[in-house]
Amino acid sequence: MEKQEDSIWAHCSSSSVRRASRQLGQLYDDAMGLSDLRGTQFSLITQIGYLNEPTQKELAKAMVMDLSALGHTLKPLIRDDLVELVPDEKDRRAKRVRLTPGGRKRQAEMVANWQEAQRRFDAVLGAEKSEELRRTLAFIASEDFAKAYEAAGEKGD
Amino acid sequence: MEKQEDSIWAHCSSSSVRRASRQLGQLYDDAMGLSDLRGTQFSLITQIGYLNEPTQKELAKAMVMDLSALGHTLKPLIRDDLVELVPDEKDRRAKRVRLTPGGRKRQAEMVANWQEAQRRFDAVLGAEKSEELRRTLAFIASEDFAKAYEAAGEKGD
DNA sequence: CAAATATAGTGGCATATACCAGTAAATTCC
DNA sequence: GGAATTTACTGGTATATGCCACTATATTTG
Repeated sequence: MEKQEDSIWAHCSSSSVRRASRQLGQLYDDAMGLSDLRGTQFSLITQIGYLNEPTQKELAKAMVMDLSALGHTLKPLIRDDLVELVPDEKDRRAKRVRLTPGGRKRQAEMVANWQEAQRRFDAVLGAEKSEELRRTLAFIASEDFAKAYEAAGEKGD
Repeated sequence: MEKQEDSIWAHCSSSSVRRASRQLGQLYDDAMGLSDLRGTQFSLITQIGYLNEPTQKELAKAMVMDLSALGHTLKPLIRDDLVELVPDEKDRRAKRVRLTPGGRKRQAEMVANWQEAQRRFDAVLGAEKSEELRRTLAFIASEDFAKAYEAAGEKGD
């Protein structure tokens, strides 16, 4: 038993992803420089800018994030006037997430910082491996993966 | 510019890792079953069991985690009597982290749950790719990676 | 040895993220 | 069309995680 559990920590994919996530969180946050914008926040407003005024639901899905978690994460951005919520015209339950002019500006300003961080990352890991890693991670984050994972449990479990 | 930022979200390694991390967090947490132990907590107590009564500092390093973050993360586990802190004999600043008998028991009980989650993960991604992914992520989480990343900025930045 | 510095933790504060229990609005089903 | 159900979001609570300031202890230096 001692022998067996001996390497769980190294064989756990979830753990591995989390460790890497913490490391990269540090590195990319640092790259954001003096700006008080965190890496996650840059990522979020970039996604908001990419989707066209998504509802919170749509944005949460794109971010592979829980809806309520997204709501909480948006709060500081709304408070700092980078993002605003506008009620949807047709569905009065839904609220669309939109960048304010200030938010758009901030996002644009930080692109260079992100690029530098990403450049370094690619330099260290190699462009090929970097690209492949992103592909693999995107698959893991996909609904297809979640479905297949569930299906893999249909039998024994 | 619209064209350029168009795919930042997909080309950001940090973002990719985070999305995958959220997805796996969900999946592995579910696997923990009715137990109120989260995936991260299982991961943590497993690491504690693997290292021999590490100091918080040592444990934080192994987990690629901030020392104070670790301290906070340990609190619920201490409260629930799965873990205890014992002052180091020689260095009175240091506190060693130790599993309680109950903690050891809980960890052992959850190994099967973890294995099932990991089995499914490997089944979906393929054992090869799974193994390679963990290797890559372990590298990213390593100090060598952080050093190389810093070094990659020595020039232009 | 005493002063300066470095190290290990603690506590406070802020963001990140999830679950659950509402609430309100839309959709489905007699 | 009105009741039952589903959907989109909000707010509360809890863990996850980081930074900073501070305390206590160790180590280094003059």
